[in-house]
Amino acid sequence: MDLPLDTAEVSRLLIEIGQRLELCGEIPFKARAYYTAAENLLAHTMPLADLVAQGKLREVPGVGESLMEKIVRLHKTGTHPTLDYLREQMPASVLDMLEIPGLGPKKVMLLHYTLHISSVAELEEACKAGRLRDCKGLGGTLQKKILESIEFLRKTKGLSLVHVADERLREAADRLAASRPALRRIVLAGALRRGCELVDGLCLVAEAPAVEGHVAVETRQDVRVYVSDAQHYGVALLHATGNPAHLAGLRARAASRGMRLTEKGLWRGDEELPVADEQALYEALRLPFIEPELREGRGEIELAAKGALPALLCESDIRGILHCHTDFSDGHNTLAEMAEAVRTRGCRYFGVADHSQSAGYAGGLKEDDIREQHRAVGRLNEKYDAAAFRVFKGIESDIRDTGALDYPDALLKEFDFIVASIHSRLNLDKQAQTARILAAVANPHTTILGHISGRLLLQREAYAIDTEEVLKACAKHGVVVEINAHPHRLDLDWRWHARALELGCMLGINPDAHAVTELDLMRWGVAVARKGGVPKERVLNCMDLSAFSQWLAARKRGR
DNA sequence: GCCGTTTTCGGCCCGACTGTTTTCAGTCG
Repeated sequence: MDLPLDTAEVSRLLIEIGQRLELCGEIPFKARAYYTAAENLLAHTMPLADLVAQGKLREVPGVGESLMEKIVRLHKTGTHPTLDYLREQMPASVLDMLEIPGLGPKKVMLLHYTLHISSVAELEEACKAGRLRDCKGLGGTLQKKILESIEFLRKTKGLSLVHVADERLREAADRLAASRPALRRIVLAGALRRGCELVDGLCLVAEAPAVEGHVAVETRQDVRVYVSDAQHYGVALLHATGNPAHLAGLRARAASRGMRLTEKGLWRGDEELPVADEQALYEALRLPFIEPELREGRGEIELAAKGALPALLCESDIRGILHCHTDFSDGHNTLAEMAEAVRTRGCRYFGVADHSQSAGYAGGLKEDDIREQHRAVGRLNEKYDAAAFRVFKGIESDIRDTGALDYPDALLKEFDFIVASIHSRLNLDKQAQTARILAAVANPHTTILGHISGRLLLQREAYAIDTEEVLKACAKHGVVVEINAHPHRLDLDWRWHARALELGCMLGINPDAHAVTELDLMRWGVAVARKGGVPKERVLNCMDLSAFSQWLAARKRGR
């Protein structure tokens, strides 16, 4: 670990201290102070190094004298006596058990101190042997649930969320560039380049002046690095990007045209064809360039051969950002800060959508809060040139288990748009959950259906719904289907995008940002939308300001 | 451990669900 530690690294250590405190029986509030500080550091726009250098740490909410001292020491030295002491109390493998849903600090303590279980592997063994029932407070149902969760963890082992993979690969690319100045064209490849929602292998490609055997594969820590000479760069990048099914399709196409494609190059008989980049390679196969996001072996080669590849949107097509939270509910920044940050990112409109009243845990807005926020939006809009930038009044309204939105109609009318989302009762059966969402979609006040499946990548499976029926209903009622861009969600899943388009749905890419820094998560939503073959014409927030205003107005008239 | 005072202590997001209880603690969103 390189010193000094950055914001993300120190935040991780603060969370570790918090978890260890809880597992040592400390009061939960003390642990929460560490979690809050970690969260606020991450949400802060200023990097930790600057906060420390300028003595501004105390200005971060939740950082007092004691935490300031710990953060500075962690930043500078990579550890702290408190952390060292806590680490002596129990092995890190005990903390892994906290990852299992249903296991909090209290139950993990019980498992560790009473049943002497110190790791997920030991826990699995104990569950299979039925040993949890020996312990008062634990039972057979929990045992079954734990085994299911361990299976889920096993299935997702080795996968990373995109923003995590991106950060690690960028750091690896920087280290590579610094250690070998002769390298050129260093590119992040693999599943990350394909815009996948989860990344399996970390992979880089680079060009070197000369490489023995033309392409060499090196492994540096957990990153595979393909190094090729200039003549083989296209083939190296293609193979490092994948996926295997796409590559198999290309090899078959090469074979059908009297060529041979391998990891080492492209041949016609004994003659090797130069492929300095991917463009040249696809050209040699008489194909238009296939964007990396489409390379999944799902018929893209056939589409390319027919000249029927979809025109993909790109980040610069985004004109506005909707579904963001502010400090009116559980966001970290003010309405004005969020709006201004959206504007400085080149967008023309911002739609606030804080949590609604039934999301008490997230500080959901009561009627008075809504009135206050609407006045604030009004004042803000007076400040901006109406033709250049506008703030729209939205809300992320919880869908109750009845399918109703959680404000009366008279109040719902006051909003410019409404994102309807499920945050509770995730375990209804498929029929009931589908009926619940269908009711919300049929509600004339609903503008956008938020994170349709409720999945949390690497954490929680989607709830049971009939996606086809829900998409049909969205198309019928003109409800926009959200592509939630947050790396934990990326929901609607890209595998459904083509079907949603086919059914006539409009899509919307929303960051679900809880801080200014999270506005940049939009890129991951764009990546999966590209992967799903979504054109900009079908994305709500690719509309320019006037078209969007008119669309909202028409939608409101239709209520 | 932080924070805001009813300002140096006392409260800290809070309601619902779940499982293991037999009236509630732990966990989650």
